[in-house]
Amino acid sequence: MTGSHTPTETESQVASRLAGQPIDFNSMAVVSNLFRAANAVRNHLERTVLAQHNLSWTAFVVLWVAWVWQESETRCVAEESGISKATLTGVLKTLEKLGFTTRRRSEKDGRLVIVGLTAEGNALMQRLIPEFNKHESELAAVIPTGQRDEMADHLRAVTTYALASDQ
Amino acid sequence: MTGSHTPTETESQVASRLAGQPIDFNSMAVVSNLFRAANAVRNHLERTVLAQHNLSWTAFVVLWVAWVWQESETRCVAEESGISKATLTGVLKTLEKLGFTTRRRSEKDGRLVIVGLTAEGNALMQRLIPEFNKHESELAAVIPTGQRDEMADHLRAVTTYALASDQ
DNA sequence: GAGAGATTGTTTGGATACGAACAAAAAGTA
DNA sequence: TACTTTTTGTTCGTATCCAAACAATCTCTC
Repeated sequence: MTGSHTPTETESQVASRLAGQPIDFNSMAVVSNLFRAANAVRNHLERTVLAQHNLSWTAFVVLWVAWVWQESETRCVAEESGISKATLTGVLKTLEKLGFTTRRRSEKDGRLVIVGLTAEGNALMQRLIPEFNKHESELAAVIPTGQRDEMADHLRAVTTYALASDQ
Repeated sequence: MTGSHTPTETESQVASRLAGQPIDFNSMAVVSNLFRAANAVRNHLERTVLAQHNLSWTAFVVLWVAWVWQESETRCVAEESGISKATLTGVLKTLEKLGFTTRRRSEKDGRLVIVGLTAEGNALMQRLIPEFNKHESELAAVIPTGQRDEMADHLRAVTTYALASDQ
C-alpha cells in the first residue's frame, strides 16, 4: 500500500485489479515495457552523455538528423525527429543560441527554411556519436546477440503500424 | 537532400556518413528504433484515445498508477510513472482540477502526501482501460504471437540495466 | 530532548511539447 | 491575369518536464 513497489509486484497487482475482465495481458506487457525501457534509457543517456554538453534529448535528436543530412528542410527535420513543427522552432532557437545550427531561407521556395550545422555542431557530433554508440552497445548487450536484429525489426513494425494508423 | 526521407534512405545515409568508424550498428538500430516506436505509439494513443478525455500521456500514466494502487504515496507514484517529483506536482494539479484525483496529508508522516482516485477517476479508468487495451492488442499484433513475451522480457532487461546504471 | 542529518513535496526557472491560429508564399484553377 | 486552395514556418496559449533550491517533517545520535 505504501512505499515503492517492484515491477513484479506491480504486474501482479494489475492482474488482480483486472481479474475477470477480457484483457490482453501479453500485449499490455509489450506496450508498457516499451515505454518503461524508452523512458529509462532516455533518462540514463541524458544524464551520462548529454547533460555535460547542455543538450536535451530532443536537441540531440535534432542535431543528429541535421548531422546526417547536413542540409535539410525544417518540415523534414521535424518529421524525422518525431516532433511537431512548433516544437522544432523552439529547439532550433536553443541550438542556434548554442552555436550548433544555422537557419536560412530557401531561394527556390520562399516558404522553406533550410537547417544546417555549424563547424562547432559538426565537431560536437564527431565526439558525441562514438560516445553515444558505446552506451548503445552496453544497453543492447543485455539482449542475446542473435535476437537484436529481430528486436529492431519488431520495433520498426510497431512504428510503421502506429504511424499508418494516423494516416 | 530536400524533401522527406524513408527510414531505409535514412539508415543507408547514416551508414555512409559513418563509414570507416568503429560503430556498433546493430545496437544503434535497437536503441533508435526503441525511441521511434515509443514516440509513434505514444502520439498515436494520445490522439486516438486520450485527446477526447483531455488527458495527456503522462496524466494517463499517473492515473493508471493511482488506479492500480488506489492509495499511494507521491514519491511512489512518481517513481512508477517514470517522472520526477516536480513533474508529478504539476500533473496532479491538472488531474485534481479535472476532478479525477485527490491529495491528502498522511497522518503517520507529515511529510508524505497520499494520492487517491475520485469516483469520477475510477469511472473514467473503468471505460478507458479496455479501450486502451484494444489498441495495445492491435499494436502488438504486428509481432509474431510466440515472440511477444520474449520482446517484453528483453525490454524489461534493458530497463533494468538503464536504471541500475543510474545507481 | 536538543541539534545534526536525511527525507519529502513544492516552488522556481528554463526548456520542451502540442494544437490552433496566423502570415507568407507557392500551386492550382478559371 | 485574378481568385482560391494548399503548403510552410512561426507565434500564441497551455501543459508538461527536469534540476536545483527550499521549507517542513522525521530520524538519528548524543
